[in-house]
Amino acid sequence: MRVSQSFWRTLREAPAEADTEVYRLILRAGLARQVAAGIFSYLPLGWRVIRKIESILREEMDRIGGQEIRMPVLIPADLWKESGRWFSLDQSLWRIEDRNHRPFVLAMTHEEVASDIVRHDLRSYRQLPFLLYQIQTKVRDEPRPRGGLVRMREFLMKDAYSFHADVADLDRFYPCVYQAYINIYRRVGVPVVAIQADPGMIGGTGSHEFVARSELGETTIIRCTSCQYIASQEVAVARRPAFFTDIAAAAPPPQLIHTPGVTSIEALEHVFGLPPDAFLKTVVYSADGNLVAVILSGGVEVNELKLGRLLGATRLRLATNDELAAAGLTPGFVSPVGLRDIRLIIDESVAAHPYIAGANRPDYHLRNVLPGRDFPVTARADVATVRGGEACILCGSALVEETGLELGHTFKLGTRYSEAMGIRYLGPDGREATVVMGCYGIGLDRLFTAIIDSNHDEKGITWPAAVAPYSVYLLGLGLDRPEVLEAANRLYDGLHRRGIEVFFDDRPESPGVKFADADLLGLPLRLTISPRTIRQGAAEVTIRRTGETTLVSLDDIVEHIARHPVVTGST
RNA sequence: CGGGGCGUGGCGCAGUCUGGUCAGCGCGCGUGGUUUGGGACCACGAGGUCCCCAGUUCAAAUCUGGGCGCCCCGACCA
Repeated sequence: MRVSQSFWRTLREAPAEADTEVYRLILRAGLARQVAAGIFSYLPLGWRVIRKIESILREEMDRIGGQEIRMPVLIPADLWKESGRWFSLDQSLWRIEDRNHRPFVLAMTHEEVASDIVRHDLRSYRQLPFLLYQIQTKVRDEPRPRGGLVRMREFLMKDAYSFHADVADLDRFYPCVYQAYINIYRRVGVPVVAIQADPGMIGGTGSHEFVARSELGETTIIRCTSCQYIASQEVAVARRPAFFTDIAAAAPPPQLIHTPGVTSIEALEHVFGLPPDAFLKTVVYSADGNLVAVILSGGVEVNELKLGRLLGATRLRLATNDELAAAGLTPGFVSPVGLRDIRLIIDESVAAHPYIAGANRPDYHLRNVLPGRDFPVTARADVATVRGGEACILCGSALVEETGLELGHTFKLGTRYSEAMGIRYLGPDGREATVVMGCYGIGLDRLFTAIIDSNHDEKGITWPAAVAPYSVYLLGLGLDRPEVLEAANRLYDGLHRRGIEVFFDDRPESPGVKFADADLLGLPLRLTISPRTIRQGAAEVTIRRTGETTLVSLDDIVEHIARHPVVTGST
C-alpha cells in the first residue's frame, strides 16, 4: 500500500479525551476513532491488526479442535429467561423490543445461544466432546465505558464453548484451552499471568483470568513474594489466625464505654490509640431481602463476591439505615452481641481474644467482647478482602497487590447452563445425562490495547511482527528525482511480489515528518531509500525496536528483508 | 446511578469571573514558490449554528434555567 493512496493520517496532538499513553497512540497513529463513549471504529491500519489477531486466535482454537461458528447479536429474551439471567442481571444486559414489543437482548455473551444450538443437535455421547467458537460482537450497557478500547459498550470477543460427557472430560480438556491461551498471548507479544478468578455473572465451578501487568487494568492481583501463589483479589485467600477458644475464658465481662460520635474503625483507632484489629466490625447486608450480619476484624474489609458466593445470593447490598433501625440495630454502633433473628457470619479474621465492639446503642461501645462467649461463632467463614502485606495461604510469606488488565477468562461452567436449558445426551449405558460445559473468552479490542501497551516507546508503537499492520515501512526521500522514484518503485514492487507487506511512504513530505510518522506507526522494519543511498546502490534497513541500522545493496535487499528475523517473527 | 471536570473551525487551546471593541492563537488543510536525512520557510487562502433549547438584556461564546454529549473517580467485566 502506498501512503499517498491510503486512508491514513497521523495526529500531532491527540484529542483531549485520550488520557492514557496507549489511547493517545491509537488515535495519533490513525488506528481507530471513537464514535461515542465506548463505541469505536477501526481505521484501515487498526483493522489489519485486528485481523491478524483473529487469525492467531483461529489457529490456536483450531489446533485444539475448535470449530468456528457464528451466532447472532440479536437474541430473543426467552432464551435468557430460560437460563435465568434475564432476571439475575440488571446492570449491563441490553434489553430491547421489536416492533411488536417482543423482548430481545443484545448479546453480551453467548452461553444461551450456544446451549440452544447444541441441545437441538446433540443426541449421543458419541458426539462428545466438542468445542465451538466464534469471533463476534458483544454488546453491553456498561455503566461506565473507560480508557478508550479498555472498557467498551460494543466490543469484539473470541468466545468458545466446550461440551463434555462428564466433569472428568472437562477437567481433561480445560488445560488444553489454558495452553492455547498461553500460546496466543505469547504470539501476539503480551506477557500475561493466569490467576484464579471469580466466575462472576457467567457462573460455574472454576475459572482463570489471564491478565497483563498494566496500569490500565482494573483487576487487582494478589501474589506471593516467595511461592507460586497468585490469585485475583476477588477470590484470594490469606493465612488467618487459628481460633483458640481455650484462651478465652479468662477475660472479664463486657463493659460499656462512652464513645460519642465514634462510628468508624478509623475513629476508634484514634480514640483508643489501638491498632485496627483490636476492634470488631459488624457490617449488615441485605442478601435477596434477608439481613445478614458479617463480623470481621477491624483491619479487614468485606469481600462482597466471597460473601455472595457463600450465601448463594443473587442480589447483595449493604443494608440501609432504615433497614437497620427496623431490625432494632443502631447504625454506626451495631454490635455482634445480642444479635437475634439475623444470620451471623464470622469472618476468619476474628480471633478468640477480647475486642472492642459496638454496643448497639448510640454513642457506646463495649470493651472485652469475646467471640464465642459473647456471641456465637458457629458460622465462621472467609469473607474478607485480602490485601498486600497479609500472609500467603501456602507458605506464609508476604503477599503483594499488583494491577492487571484482564485479557481473557476461562470458566468451567459445569452444568449451570446445560441443566437450565436441558442439554442432554444418551450415554453408553442407555441413560440420559446432562452435558458438562466450559466457556472461554478473549476480548480482541482489549488485547489490541494491551499489545500496544506492552510494545511502545517514547516515539510510538513497536509492533511485534505477528500483528504489525505491515511488516515494512518503505520511506522514500527525494522522490521528485526520477532515478530515486524509479528505484523506490522497483523496490516496492519487488518486496510486494515476494509477499512482504509494505507500507510505502511516497508522500512529498519533509524527511522529519516521514521519520516521525514511521516511528509513531512503528512497523517492525523501516527501509529508507534516498538519493544518498541510491548513490551507493543501496537502501537503509532500520529495526524499529532497536534503531539498529544497516546499509543493504539493492541487488539483494528483497531477500534480505524476506528472511529478516524481525519480519519473519522468529525473534 | 452518585461525585468532579469539560464542551469555541479537523486537532490542541485562549477568551467566560467583569456582556459590547470578540470570534482569536498554534498545528493541520488548499494554492503558488523556495526547500528536502529527524515534525522546513515565504506569500495568499478556505474553514466556526462558540453543544442544543428557552430566558434575561438595547446587546450573550460570556448571565439564568433546562437538556444533550464527552472525560475522570466509585458499584460491573473481555
